[in-house]
Amino acid sequence: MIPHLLPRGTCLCSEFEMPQTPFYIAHYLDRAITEPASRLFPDGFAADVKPADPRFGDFQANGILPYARRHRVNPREAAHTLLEAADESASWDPAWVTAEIAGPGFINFRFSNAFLLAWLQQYRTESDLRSAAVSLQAGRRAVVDYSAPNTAKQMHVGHIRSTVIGEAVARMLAFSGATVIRDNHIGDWGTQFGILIMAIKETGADPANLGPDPLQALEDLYRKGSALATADPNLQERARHELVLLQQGDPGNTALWEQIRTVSYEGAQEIYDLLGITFDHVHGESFYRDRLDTVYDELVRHGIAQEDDGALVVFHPEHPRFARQPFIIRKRDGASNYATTDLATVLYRVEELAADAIFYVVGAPQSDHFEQLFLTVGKWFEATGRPQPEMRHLSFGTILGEDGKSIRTRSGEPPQLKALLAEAVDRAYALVSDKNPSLTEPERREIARVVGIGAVRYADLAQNRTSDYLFSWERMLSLEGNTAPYLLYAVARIHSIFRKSGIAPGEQEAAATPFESEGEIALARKLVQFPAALEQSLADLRPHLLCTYLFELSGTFSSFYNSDRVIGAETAVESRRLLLCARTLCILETGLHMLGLETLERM
RNA sequence: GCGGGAGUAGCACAAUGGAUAGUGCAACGCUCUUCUAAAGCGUAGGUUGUGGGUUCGAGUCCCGCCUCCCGCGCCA
Repeated sequence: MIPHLLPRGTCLCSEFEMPQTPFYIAHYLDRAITEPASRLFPDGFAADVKPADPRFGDFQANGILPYARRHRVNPREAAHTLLEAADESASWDPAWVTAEIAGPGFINFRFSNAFLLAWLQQYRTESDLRSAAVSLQAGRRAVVDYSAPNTAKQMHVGHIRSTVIGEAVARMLAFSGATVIRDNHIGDWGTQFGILIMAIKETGADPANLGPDPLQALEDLYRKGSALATADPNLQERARHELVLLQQGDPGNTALWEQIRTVSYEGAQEIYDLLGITFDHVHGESFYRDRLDTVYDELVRHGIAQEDDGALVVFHPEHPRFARQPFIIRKRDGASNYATTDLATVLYRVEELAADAIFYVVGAPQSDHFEQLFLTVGKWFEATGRPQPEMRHLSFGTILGEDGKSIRTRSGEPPQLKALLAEAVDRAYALVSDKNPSLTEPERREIARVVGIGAVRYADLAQNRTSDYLFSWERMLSLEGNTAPYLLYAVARIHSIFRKSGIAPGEQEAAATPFESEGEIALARKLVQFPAALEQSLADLRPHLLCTYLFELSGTFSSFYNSDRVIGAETAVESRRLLLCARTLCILETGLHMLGLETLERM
């Protein structure tokens, strides 16, 4: 339930009746004009309320224009009629929000300074925001499938996007009320094991004793195996056979596979510890192997899959491309592949986890695979009478190096994630030591960790996930522009104000009067846009919209900070400015935490 | 060849079919005896690849063309 604005005439200052302001204000305004509109315009009126350019108002409703066109009426007149009816039914208190018609027929809503203050007095803490936000996705049960490294390989820069975006998406969903199941779907059942097992047997390596960097050793072994297989068709065949043996439960290969898995998990865990990420499931593809026969049987029985050239494949005759481009679910040699395990995984998630939504945070090059997967699941579950989960591929672009090509080290390999994160922390350490040498060594280390890791994560999140992005140390660690250091600096400065004043955030706000200065008003208006930004970001699960909002909020705060002195102002003024600082701090920290960043008290 | 994505200021990027296309770097000015100047303020910078179309309104939707990236039978 969205709480309602006070009806007109209610006393705003009663101690017993705290004024209630809606959290999702756009929803409130939408309903407030949709209700009278449903009487005036019986057929299909959508209010279309969205954040407005601050010059025009706080929110605007654009729905009149398409309506007027459809019904050949004058849009401004229709808007006028609508506003009169809304006014009649006291949809909003004019002391809090005013509406006016502008341009060809926009309805602009503008909040009063009293409203801004009331809103900010109501949503005071991260937990206030959280409890108010949950109405958006309450009851939804969503699996977020992300990170998904392969066993026997170091995580490299290519995994950062899935890991970082997936974590942010999971947090955003959870914040807005969904039950989130974080699932790290590790690639531990594929072709690479055939090659690896073959290589182990050929070279006589001991997977239980791989030296100081066992994961690196495995990766080298894999590379060696690949080279062997490429050079010698017999070994290629041998590798395939080892995989088939493994998938058939051969005890020797299973033991090797267990050892490889253990080494790989431990390696990946280092990264997750560094990023503060915990999964609910780290099942891996292998976990689903006892469901693969169900997949084959049911898809064949319902005529969805067919034999083709020795393999079991699914075609989608209605689709322009997948009518001929197969979805291979069983290879000619009888081995499963990731199409098979992905199908089995959907089955598990729907039957055992009762998921009603599954989000795959995987790179754009795999979009064909997911499109085929979703089509196949649709037919399969339709035929078997299972509930259809919402499935979405949250695809993302490639990370490019400064040369505009897919990022590589000098040796031609993608940079390792561990090394990349370490370099970020080192660079941040150099920066903080330079900018703030008075801090103690341990303080600078801690700041470097938060800023360095945060910079890498934020650089990734701040950009539209669907496009490729250019990796640049200089840019991501800059204190200028839409970067983690800039946002963290804003947070640190607010903490500094409270530290200097000896006041805790949230204290000494009682004397606050409505905002007056340009800086105060701009900041307050920006703060109340937080729910709308969250909602927009959630609509297509695009974290960069939340980033943009937080960056703009930081900028608005910095302007305010430079123009309006907080400490030492006259009591009522100081009080309301402290309130603004406390709320800015709260929303910035809430937002940054939602993106997976830690925040600092000084830097 | 077929299919997908992309092309916005010198550079990196925003912009849910809406109002005068924004932000940050870089450039040029200005502002620290005052809460962190790691900041703020200002100036300049655009035929949104290109040609058509739909619309009251197009960077956004449709069609053609150009350029780049990616995918397309047993890898994940």
